[in-house]
Amino acid sequence: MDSNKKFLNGTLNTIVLALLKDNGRMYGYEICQKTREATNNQINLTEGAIYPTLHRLEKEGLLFSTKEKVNGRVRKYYSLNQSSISEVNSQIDLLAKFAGHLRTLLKPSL
Amino acid sequence: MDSNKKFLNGTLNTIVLALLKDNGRMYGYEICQKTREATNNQINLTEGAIYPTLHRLEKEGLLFSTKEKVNGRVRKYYSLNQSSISEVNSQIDLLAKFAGHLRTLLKPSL
DNA sequence: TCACATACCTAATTCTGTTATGTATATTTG
DNA sequence: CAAATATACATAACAGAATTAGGTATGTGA
Repeated sequence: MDSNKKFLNGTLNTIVLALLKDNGRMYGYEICQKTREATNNQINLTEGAIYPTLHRLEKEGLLFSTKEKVNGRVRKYYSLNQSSISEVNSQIDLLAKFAGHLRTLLKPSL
Repeated sequence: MDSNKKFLNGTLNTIVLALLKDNGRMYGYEICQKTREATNNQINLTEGAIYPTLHRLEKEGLLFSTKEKVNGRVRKYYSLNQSSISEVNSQIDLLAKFAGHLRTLLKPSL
């Protein structure tokens, strides 16, 4: 129920990049919600983690943001910079490989 | 080559527990070597990470250690405490599930 | 009106891995 | 044989990232 927590460390960056690659355009709050839904609340992204991460990635030049008013509230949408697609892909591959190794180490019987 | 690094964070505890569950009895240096071999150097456990982790897990009561002299050098072997098997299993399951979710998030196409 | 959902943000703290050392013995190699 | 390398333990300073806990503001439903 309270689930992973500590596991998230280090992987959050790449999770965010992967989601944006896949969905084109998302805002912070949405990323938290979608991730919870997609993982049955087992990966519980918190806002305290997501916003600093988005800011960091934007600062690093991997993302750009645009503000938009929707239903009276401001949303800040993030997208991948075209120029960083290959960088993003390699990060995703790296983490995917890591996840594979993890599985091997945890369940060597499989 | 230099690989993951940051990904390791948070997962090291559980990796160690899983290896010990599987191999019964290992010493720190061995855990580093075996993990590198098993993952083609892609998960590069360092001694600066492994020893504090082993000490921590022993302190928490999940492990116990015995020293043994082999070929003139002292080795410190670690094993799981019987009493903590169920705890260890649930941690491993949790991380395995996390790895699964990670895969889903990263490669939604699969 | 009050609670809750939406939507953003940041600061203090904690945790844990990296990097860099240090000690010591055994083995390999030039 | 001396020097380098591998084995095997350990700790300390530092850095980075998530947790926890707070804050602001608007819209909606009871």
